[in-house]
Amino acid sequence: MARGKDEGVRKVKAAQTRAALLDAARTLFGERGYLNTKVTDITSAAGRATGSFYEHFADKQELLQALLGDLEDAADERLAAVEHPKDHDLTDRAQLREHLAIAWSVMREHRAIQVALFQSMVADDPASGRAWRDMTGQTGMLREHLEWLREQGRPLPGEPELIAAGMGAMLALTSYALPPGGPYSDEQVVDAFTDLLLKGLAG
Amino acid sequence: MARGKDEGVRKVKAAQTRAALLDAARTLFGERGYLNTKVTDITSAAGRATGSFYEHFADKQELLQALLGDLEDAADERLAAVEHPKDHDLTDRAQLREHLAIAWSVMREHRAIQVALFQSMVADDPASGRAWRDMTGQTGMLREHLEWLREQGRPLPGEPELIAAGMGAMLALTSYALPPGGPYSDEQVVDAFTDLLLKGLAG
DNA sequence: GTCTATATACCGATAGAC
DNA sequence: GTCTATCGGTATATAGAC
Repeated sequence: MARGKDEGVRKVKAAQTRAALLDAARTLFGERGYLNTKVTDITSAAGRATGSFYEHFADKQELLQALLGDLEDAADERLAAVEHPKDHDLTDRAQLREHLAIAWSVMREHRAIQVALFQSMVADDPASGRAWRDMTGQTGMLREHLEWLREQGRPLPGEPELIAAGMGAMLALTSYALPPGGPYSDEQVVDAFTDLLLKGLAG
Repeated sequence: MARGKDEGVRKVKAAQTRAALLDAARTLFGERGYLNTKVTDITSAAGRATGSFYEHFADKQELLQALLGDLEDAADERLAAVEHPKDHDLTDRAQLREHLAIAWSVMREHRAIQVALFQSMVADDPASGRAWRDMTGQTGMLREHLEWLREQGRPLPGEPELIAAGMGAMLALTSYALPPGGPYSDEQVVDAFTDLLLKGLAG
């Protein structure tokens, strides 16, 4: 069955190329960002030819979608490792801190992807509404927890969707802007935002 | 003095062209964003030739700097209209709300410029550190108020610079993402963020 | 599937006439 | 100062050989 074997070999090689492209893209996105990374940068870093890229991805955006899958998998894995019922009480310091810590560490450990997604989102036509859609989508779980709190009769500062988006904005933009190895440790950031969001400035 | 008169006329025409370019750019930045607006888009919208652009600005970035001046003037004007000593007490609801309301309304009234600045910041090389520099710079006043609070022995959630940047991130990214005429009114946003930042989720 | 080579398109920026 | 015309550089995507 030489034919079957050849097909298998070809498949493996293709998978290797695809993986090499994803890996190179991830490194470059982290170094110079998504917008400043050209398709030819990715292929040459991966040791492949330009034309090969389009055998695996329609364009740079589609490659980013594949990387996004990795990010979501990582987040799901982290969330699965802890209890996360809908009735999490975000007014409990430990529970709020855990949420923020998970979100923050996922963003930091996959900073290249987060940077790329952020740049891709902001580069889009602002009138398209994509930014708001992305933000509310990514903070959906937070919103559910807040809605649960509201159903318990607890007073909230505002609409759950808006509060969740605001919290997400704080984390995401701070993570984007704060240089790795910068002046603040991960613990400092998570603790500061936990206390700010838990009790506010007057707490 | 025909010569002097000619020079005066030329000066006026030049100022008109410059103003037309700035005006067209502002409109286009609001409609399709900074990154998707080309220099030729600006000149044709202003009814001028491509070459004229470079008589007034070295490039698109320099034009944006000129627009930034307008934004800062607007912010200074708004701040001058109210009392704003360094010892503002941000743990007082009315004072915190006023700060947030001014920041929010300036961003919304000059949304085109804010969008452009945001896109310009995010499009830069993430490793350049510009994003963090911009954010700490734009929240410098907030940081000073927080430092004053700390000197009074009031407990803060974390380092003033970090807290100020986090608050600024929440406002800036929410303003960027939230579509004009969207689901939330300006009052709703300001009230929600005021209460969230003042007393937090547990307040 | 991967490669080399290239078509295509676009944009920033400038030269030179008026 | 403003215009028309254009050069030069660059990025995307494809064609065709292997």
